[in-house]
Formats: sequence, structure tokens, C-alpha cells
Amino acid sequence: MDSVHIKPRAPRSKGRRRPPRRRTYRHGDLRRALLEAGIALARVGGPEAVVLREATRRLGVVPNAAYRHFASRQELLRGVRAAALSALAVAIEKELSPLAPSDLPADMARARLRAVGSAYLRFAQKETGLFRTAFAVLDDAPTAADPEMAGESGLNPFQLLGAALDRMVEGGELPAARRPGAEYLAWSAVHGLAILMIDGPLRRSPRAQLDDLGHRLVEMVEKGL
Amino acid sequence: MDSVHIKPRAPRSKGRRRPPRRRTYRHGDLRRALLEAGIALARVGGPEAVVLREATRRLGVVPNAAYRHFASRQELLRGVRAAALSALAVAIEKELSPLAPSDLPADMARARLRAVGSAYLRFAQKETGLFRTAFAVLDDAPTAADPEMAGESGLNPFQLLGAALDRMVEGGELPAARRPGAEYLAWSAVHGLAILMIDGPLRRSPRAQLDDLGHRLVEMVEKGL
DNA sequence: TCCTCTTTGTGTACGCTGTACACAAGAGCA
DNA sequence: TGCTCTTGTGTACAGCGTACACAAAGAGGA
Repeated sequence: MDSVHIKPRAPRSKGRRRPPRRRTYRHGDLRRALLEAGIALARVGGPEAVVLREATRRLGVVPNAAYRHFASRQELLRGVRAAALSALAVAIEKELSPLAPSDLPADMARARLRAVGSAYLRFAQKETGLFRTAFAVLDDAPTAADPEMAGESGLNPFQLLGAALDRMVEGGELPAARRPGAEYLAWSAVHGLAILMIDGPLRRSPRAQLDDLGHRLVEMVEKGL
Repeated sequence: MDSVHIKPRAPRSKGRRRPPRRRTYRHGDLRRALLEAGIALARVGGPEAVVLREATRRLGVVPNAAYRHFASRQELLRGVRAAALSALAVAIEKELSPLAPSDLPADMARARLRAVGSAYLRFAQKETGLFRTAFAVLDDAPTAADPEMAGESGLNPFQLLGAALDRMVEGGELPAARRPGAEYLAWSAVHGLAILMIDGPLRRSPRAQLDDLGHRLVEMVEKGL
């Protein structure tokens, strides 16, 4: 804090992360860079790991620089959260894409619903940090259909589930009368299991058992909806 | 921090909370008191509101005093979490108790399962802070059947659900082959809905709609299990 | 009663966080 | 060239968890 007051422009090897030593003074795209640093942090440690000072440190920028692009840490986290939701949407879309329209629309509809569920569960297991971040509880919630949270189809995870349910109705697999609100029921089940698996009593259960439970759960939803 | 250095034993009206000005030097039961302060904090603000310094402040004790009773904030939070789980168990038991053994054991079993589900959902809505705390993600997890987390019956919420499912099997309402792991499926659904209601898109939905969804969800579980 | 030991609360200090405010470097435009 | 707006810097503060040394007071024995 004092000593001989060496000029603070010294290499700063204490910072732990390579400060890229940009020479332009302006960073160029700090907003995006912060977002990406935040995502990297979230992947590893979930929402609470998205710490403003660490993100700026990784970019070799002073903490306050972040405030030119985000009003607060909360706001940065909101951005990271949107990215996490988008990643989840993409994961679901990927699982959905090989499901070409089958000749039996009913089978196809069921297969698609199942695909949404299992992609969701797999994402929760493989990208736990992002998953937790995607559902981190933020204050207020405008959260209305922000395209930032969507996948390549333009739909966010919730909407992808809704679309799958719509197909179930079209395929005659789900009575239209039961359709309203069905996404909440289906989502509840799958999301609940995801949580049970990543921090609940099912944490460290063997993979095989989890897969089995996943299948049974999706079955339960199909049957009970 | 400096000024005239008034004697620090002054009333300290800045503390915001009445410092009870105990004169015994020893508090007497600081551990319990901290736990209770922690619970009060959790009720209002969930797990992240359980802040060590605030708890000690409320008791008119210096922050470090807490370390004589809890190894860390995490450890205090663990205690609060156990209390929250216990409160949930009690809430479930309360809902269960008026259900006297009916002459139709099958009906009774279904009624009990339903009671567990609706008590769970109601608790999540009425005691959101405690609910969130009960399922806060803590590091490691010994978490094995600690009686601290149980209700008056000695069973924790998870075990209460298991017991309800056992009765379903006894009553012939659930094939025994489906029993293993069924608590995970049922719990997933109900817990997922609870989360959807307290911080998901169902937050601020009208009470009536939530109740309706709750019923439909429990139905879905019964039917699909 | 006095002495000693152990328990439990106190004082001080550190590093970390988010963030407010004034300032400076540089880009874009006149 | 000079002006202005944007964006990064410096300094500062309060709040957090927590480490370490110290002190007050019970508990137990002499």
C-alpha cells in the first residue's frame, strides 16, 4: 500500500491473469468482452462467480470501466443470463434438428417433446454453471421474449417447449383442452429433476440412474399431461 | 474513523438494531440466538441475506463472536437451512394431520400424496425466503438424514413424500414396480413448479391460476407415475 | 478464598467486493 | 486546429468474511 511507491504502471504480475497490455487506451469492444468474460466465469462457477472486478481484471481494465457498459453488476449478470438461456436454446435445437418430419406425425410430436426434455437435462449436467446462471434469480423481471435469450430459431427454451406441445396437439397426442398452461407442467417436471440432479440428493448419482430417471420422468409427463 | 475519537462504548445508534446491552459479557446462548437471527434474515431475504455480520449486529455482539459457534458463514447457513427444511416438514405434517385414516385406504393414500404436494407449494409461496434457503446450494453435502431438518414426526420433507408414496403402494394405487425412485419424479414436478412460481415466469401470476396449476400438476403426477 | 484453565466475547487488521466521483486520453467532427 | 463526447483511470468508501492476539468471566480444584 505504501513502501517506496513504485510506479504503478509496473507489470503487475500479481493480477493472476494476463493483462493484454492493450496500447490503444480504448478497448474497442469492451462491452462484448465483458460479457464473454462473464460467461466464462459463469460456466465455471455459476451466477455468483460472475464478479465484476474479476471480469475487468481478465481484460486488463480497471474495475470502473465496466460501468461505462453496464449500470451495475446485476446488469452484467442479466446479460450473461441471457447468453446462458440462448445456449440452452441452441442445445435444444441441436437435439431437435435431426428429427425430420416422420410419416407418423403423432410419433414425431412425441419424439420432439422427448428431445426437448432430454436436451434440457443434458445441458443441466454438462453446463451446470451456465444452467444455474440461466435460472438465477434476478430482481425485477421484464424478461419478456428478449431475442438475446433465444436460439437460432428465434425461440427461447420455454418457447421451444411450447412449440413441441403445440405439435402434440396437432398430432392428436394431447387434447386441445389440456394445452393451455401445459408448458408450465412439463417444464416444472423437467426443471425440478435437473435441479435435483445438479444440487439435490441426486448429485453424484451414477449417470445410468440419472438417465433412467430422466426417461421415466418424460414418460410421466407424457402420460400425465 | 478518526475525528475526536469519542469513546467507542457510546450508544452506537448507527447500528440500526437495538443492541440489547447485555451486561453479562457472556451471552448465554449465542449459538441458538445466531441461528434464530439467521432464520429471521433468511425469511426475509433468502439464503444470501444470511449475513454473519448482520446477525451478530442484531444480537449486539462483535462479528467475530460468531466464530466461537460456527466455523464460517457457510456453517451458520447450513444450520439455518436445516431449520428451514424442518419448518417445511412441519408445514407438510400439519396438512397431513387432519387426514384421519379413511375407510377407503386407496382414497386416503391419494389424499395424503396430494396433501404433501399442496403443502409444499403453499410453503414455497408463503415462506419464500425459507423455502429458497432450504434448497440453497451449499458446498459438499453430508446432508444425511439429519434430525435437525425433520418435522415432529422425525421425517424430513423428502421422507414424508416417500412415506406418502409407500401408502399409495399399500393402497394399490401405485404398482410396486414403479415405487423405486418415484419420490424423485414426484418431487421434481412439485419442486419445479414451486420454483416457477416464486422466481420463474409464474411469479406474480394470480393466485387462482397458480392454484389451478398446482392441482393439475399433482394430477399429472398421480396419473403419470 | 485464591489460583488456574478453558471458554467465549473483543479489537484490530486484511483482502475482497460493488460502486461513486472527479479526471484524462483519445476519437470524431467543426 | 480546436471542441465535445465517449470511454477508460485514480482514488475512495462502505460492507463483507475472516485471521490473530487479547481479555473477561465462568468452572474446577487448592
